[in-house]
Amino acid sequence: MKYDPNVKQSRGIERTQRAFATAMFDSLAEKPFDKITVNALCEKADYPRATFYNYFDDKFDLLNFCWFKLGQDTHLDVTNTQENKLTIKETFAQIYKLFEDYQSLLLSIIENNPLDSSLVNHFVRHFTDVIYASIKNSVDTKAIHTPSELVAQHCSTTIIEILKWIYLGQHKVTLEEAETYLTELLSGPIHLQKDKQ
Amino acid sequence: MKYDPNVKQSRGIERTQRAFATAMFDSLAEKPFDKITVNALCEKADYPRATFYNYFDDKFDLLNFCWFKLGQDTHLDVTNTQENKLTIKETFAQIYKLFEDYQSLLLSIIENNPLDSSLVNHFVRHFTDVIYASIKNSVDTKAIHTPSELVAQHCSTTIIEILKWIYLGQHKVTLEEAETYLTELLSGPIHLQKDKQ
DNA sequence: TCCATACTTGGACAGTTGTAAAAATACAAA
DNA sequence: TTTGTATTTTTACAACTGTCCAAGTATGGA
Repeated sequence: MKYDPNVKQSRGIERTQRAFATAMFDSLAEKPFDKITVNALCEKADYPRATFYNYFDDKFDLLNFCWFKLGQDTHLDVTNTQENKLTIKETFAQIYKLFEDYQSLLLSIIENNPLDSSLVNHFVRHFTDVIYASIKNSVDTKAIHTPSELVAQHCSTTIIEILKWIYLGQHKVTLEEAETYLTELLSGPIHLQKDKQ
Repeated sequence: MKYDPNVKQSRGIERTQRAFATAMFDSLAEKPFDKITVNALCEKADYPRATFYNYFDDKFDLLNFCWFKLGQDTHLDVTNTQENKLTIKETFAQIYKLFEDYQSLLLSIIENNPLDSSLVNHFVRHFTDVIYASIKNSVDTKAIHTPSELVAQHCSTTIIEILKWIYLGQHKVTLEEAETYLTELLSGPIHLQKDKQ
């Protein structure tokens, strides 16, 4: 990332970055990510190419910015400080809300970008990282052998997996039902042994 | 994919494809994936560019071929037919062996490609799909509400998550210990509620 | 051996990428 | 208003990408 999105930028810079982000979101609803060129983004945002490279390293860097803004706009607060700990369920609910808020955007993205595309992967990875940062100090591994980082990683990917299923796979369910999935997947019991037939 | 790797190719074609795969593996051990150009691969494999595009759509298509060959070479057999069902544990053991066999290759790849790079993601996605195909008919969801596809997806990502931790994150443990992780992560209990302090 | 067919190769092409260095512009302090 | 600084834009560049076509080369059957 060229510019840290956490530090407040001047109005002009903010506007320019927004213009590129909007161009990206619009483009994603129109065509697959790998058909989107930096040239086309500049065309749409009405800024010269050099300005694009002024703010972003490349298309992916702009994507990072886009996902970050998504979280910022929906007042996502998954920071995990000493004072402000979030449980896994609380984090889940927050991200659920984010996906809920942006479901039409997500839907239009999915139209042009298959679930196993590099774009969806990039998106998923971003929010997995966000969730990981949020819950990493909340996992309790006193009773088990698995390292806590691995458990935290597992919880993050599970949360994303469920939301991917619901919002990207288009199997809409209520938050309560989604929470049931989460409990079942994380607290078992899933049977590892299956009788051969 | 331009050529289906499942159907047996003529000797010459096989040799050419292998040459490109080898060039890719060698390059991955030398530099980050996004610094590897098709030109350089052709240089290394000593074939003209047109030949590359004869067999592969692009760099990523070659990667698919590489991962497939990895599975083929280690006699990975995770096909899941009616007659030949594999349990989750059996599948886990097979993929564990594959990672074990190629640990030096994986290590050299990790040197140049961070865990969150598009390369490692591509790799992970490939084997997640392989595992999913292997176990999708083995999951037992009679006692729970979560849809079986989601459970199967969850099991696949969990298996890969553990192997990623062990072989890409360099936390070497025995198969037995790895299986303990798998049981703990899939059959719980992971505590979702954590007392606030 | 010859021929037809399939595959491989070389060269050319338009479009894209990321970088660099000037030129133009905006901005803030004196 | 002027001046100095920072940012934005223009322009140019070398390299890469993916496609195309025509020429070359194998290969196997008759």
